[in-house]
Amino acid sequence: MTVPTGRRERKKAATRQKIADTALRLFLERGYDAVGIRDVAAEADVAVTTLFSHFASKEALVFEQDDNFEQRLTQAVTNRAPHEPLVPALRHEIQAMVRHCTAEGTAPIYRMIDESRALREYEESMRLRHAESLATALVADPDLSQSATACRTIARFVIDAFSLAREAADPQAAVDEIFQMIEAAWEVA
Amino acid sequence: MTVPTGRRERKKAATRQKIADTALRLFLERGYDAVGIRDVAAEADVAVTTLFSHFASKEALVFEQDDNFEQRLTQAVTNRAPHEPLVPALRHEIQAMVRHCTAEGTAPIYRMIDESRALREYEESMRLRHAESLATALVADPDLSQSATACRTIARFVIDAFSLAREAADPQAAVDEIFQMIEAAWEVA
DNA sequence: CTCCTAAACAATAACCGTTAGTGTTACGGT
DNA sequence: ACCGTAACACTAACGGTTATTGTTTAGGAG
Repeated sequence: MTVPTGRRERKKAATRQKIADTALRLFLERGYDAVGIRDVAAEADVAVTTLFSHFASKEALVFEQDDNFEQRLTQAVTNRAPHEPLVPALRHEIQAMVRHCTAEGTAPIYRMIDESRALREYEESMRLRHAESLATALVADPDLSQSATACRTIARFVIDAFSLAREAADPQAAVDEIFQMIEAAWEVA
Repeated sequence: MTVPTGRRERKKAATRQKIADTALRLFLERGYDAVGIRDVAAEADVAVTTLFSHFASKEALVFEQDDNFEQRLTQAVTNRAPHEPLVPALRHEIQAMVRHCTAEGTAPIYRMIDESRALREYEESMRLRHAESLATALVADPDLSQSATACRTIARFVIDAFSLAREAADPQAAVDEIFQMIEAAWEVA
């Protein structure tokens, strides 16, 4: 039975990409709230229903690739060398993610996110999902002997670190400061 | 200039209360997502626009009184006796809040919240606001000599404690466990 | 090569939360 | 008794999202 490989997939991916590119362009040009779904669909030359078959919501158009943030965090846990301490590994990954958000090309996108209430809220509920999957990875790690509650707590704290650092004047320094606190919390758990 | 006191205010409060009561009743009867704003307005015998002049959104109908959660947290900071340690005071307040959510009368409401995605997200963004105002209170406290980043971080952690404890099997025990971690984090800051 | 299935896409219309625009009522201060 | 205004109503719309009902087209089977 049919593992579809070939032109079909390419066309689908192309349509998806065209929608995402068009949306991001319009959003940056005119502002997120000033652009309607019908505008995006028209400009990308697809039907509104097609757009929603590729993206679950208007906000999802903006966070197209950020799904791998989730993978990167869990991989920072699972791909860690034996006996490599957990918290520094997570700190390193969060540092990289913060750097990415403030980098040249990505900065305008995150400025736009900060300006729209809907996008800020969507991002925050994304982070909650990330925290949950990170918590799952922590609970599953045999090297760690902490309680499930402690694992979930640390996962939240790590996500908080990202969120708070992004708002701070000096994001890199904020990550270091917050992770000192996380380290202490982890050790008593 | 008019400090309006009297029948006008009473009527307004009555209308507001009637809307809130009707909404909560319908939500619990038929489920939050199955009840439309137009249903609530019709049943409460008010116009849709009137409903929205009392409540900012459909979700706000459910969290009618939870605004005082915000005050209770900041007051736990500001009304604390001189030299009374911060973290235990916050722990005590969070314990009380968790107990309230799992109490007899309130439990069905929180079950409903957990079942609706829209309500969960709304609650979480409420918590974010609470965290911010708690952070402001911490920064303003002259007894505390921590950095602004540390204050904001602890505020988030405290809100996380509430959120995580509510999901835990034994909420009271979870609060205690998480606050041990918060205590450690606070001390290194 | 042809035919069939299923996936991708389209067009229309609707649903639902929310808001703007435009009155109407009735309370409260003068 | 009168006026300003706060509370409320009604209609209609807007914008995100979904259901419905096709239509096209790629890819595998014969």
